[in-house]
Amino acid sequence: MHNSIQHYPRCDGCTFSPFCIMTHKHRSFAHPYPAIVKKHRILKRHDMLYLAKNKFHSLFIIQEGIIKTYQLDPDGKELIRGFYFASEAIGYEAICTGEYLFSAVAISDVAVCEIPYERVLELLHTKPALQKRFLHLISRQLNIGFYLAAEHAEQRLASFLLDIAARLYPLENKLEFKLPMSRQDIGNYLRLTAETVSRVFSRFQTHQIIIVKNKNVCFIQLDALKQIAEGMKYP
Amino acid sequence: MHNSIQHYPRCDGCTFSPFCIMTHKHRSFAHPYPAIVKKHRILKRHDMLYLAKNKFHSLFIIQEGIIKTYQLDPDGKELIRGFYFASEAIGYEAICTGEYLFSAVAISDVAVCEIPYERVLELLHTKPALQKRFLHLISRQLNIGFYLAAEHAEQRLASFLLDIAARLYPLENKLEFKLPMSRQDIGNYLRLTAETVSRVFSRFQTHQIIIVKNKNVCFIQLDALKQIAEGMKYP
DNA sequence: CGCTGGATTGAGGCCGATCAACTTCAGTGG
DNA sequence: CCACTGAAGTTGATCGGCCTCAATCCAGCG
Repeated sequence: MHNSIQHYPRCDGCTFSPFCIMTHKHRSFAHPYPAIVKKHRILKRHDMLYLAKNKFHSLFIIQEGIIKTYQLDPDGKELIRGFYFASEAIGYEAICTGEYLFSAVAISDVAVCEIPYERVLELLHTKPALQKRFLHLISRQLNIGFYLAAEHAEQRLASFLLDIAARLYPLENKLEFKLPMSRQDIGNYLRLTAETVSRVFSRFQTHQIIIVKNKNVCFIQLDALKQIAEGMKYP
Repeated sequence: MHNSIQHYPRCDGCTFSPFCIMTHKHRSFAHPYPAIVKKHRILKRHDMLYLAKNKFHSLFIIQEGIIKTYQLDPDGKELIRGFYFASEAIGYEAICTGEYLFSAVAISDVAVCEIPYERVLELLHTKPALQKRFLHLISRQLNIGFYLAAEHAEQRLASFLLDIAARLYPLENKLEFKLPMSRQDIGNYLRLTAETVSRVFSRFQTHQIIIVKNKNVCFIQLDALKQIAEGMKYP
């Protein structure tokens, strides 16, 4: 199965790697810190990571795959609060209320690390460097999705595509990638209907700014896309 | 001047009060912690607290008055990112990037405490309880303004009014209060025009849900307002 | 092959933006 | 006290972008 999870993924970039039980396993010498990562979990597409109103106990780091968080509005419509990619962390919003505010579900096969919040707290005040990185991680969440406020559908979708591409491949600057979510999910995130998302895709393609074929996207005029995201009108 | 700042405001609720130089001054005995609050600043209406792209060095706690943060879109239109009231903290979003992302300006006379971030970090890992409260404060920021995503102007404005009322008077449940910002500011925050804000106010008043007289607002049917905020249609 | 859910495309309607006229308010100076 | 002035707020008419509803197309799959 081309989508299957690697059970020993690279964890080099992870803030918590030095404290991870998986890292410990692969070391021959005794490790100075106790492990704080409780366990690794494997989710299949559509499996829930947690439910809104569940008691908050852990943060999660995504090793591989994609998670979406959402809530249901009174009409039963799904409001997507965020997409989370490999290497990103999820669950911060629950720190202040003590319960998860949204539901989190896998939209591909996923591997996550669970990190009990109490143990994070214990650890933080003994390791200043870790504390600093942790605060960076939370602060970053404050800036994700700022473009949802943009006025026009074109702006929001252009920003979304640039955002997704950058987060799917944090190191490379890829111009071609596969959208991991449906038009409906994109619409629910950007507060647009699936029809509008589809129409804007078509319009971008007509103007030769991108090529869209099913879930495959290719940036043709990257600069034009960036200008649209910034609020410029069409040439 | 009825709007003038008290120079020795109550600081009881402040997370950093035990470490505050003002608190120190008013104690006759030696204090066990070094002061981390650099200085108190007084701003007049329209004074800037900081500018977007300024180097990040401090967080600010608002003692009195109201701050708005905003950025300018390419057309020069002001996008308001948030309003901040007494007892709230501001500047977190800059932790991850190292520079302030927005500009912050006083929309009334304001008194703030400046807290150098480096000293916060030093302090946090020696005081676990403070660390916990600090993380709560940041996490809370993740949830502020979620209602901006609401579909209809009525929903957004109803939610906004409830939000404002609760934050202006954190302890009491006041049904009557004075809006501290203009219709234009409300619109720039909710992504509506000032005209639409005005029209929705009128509509609410016609339906006897609130009474609006200039900047004075009085909730008549609080439940109806809450239902509108939740996305219910008019009766 | 047909089935099924997602994606696309079209026609029509509604909400909020725009533009403009008018009113009200706050501040100033005579 | 009033007159003046500029900013803020209200109200109306029109326009345009996105939603709704519906039909069709397409990919993946047994």
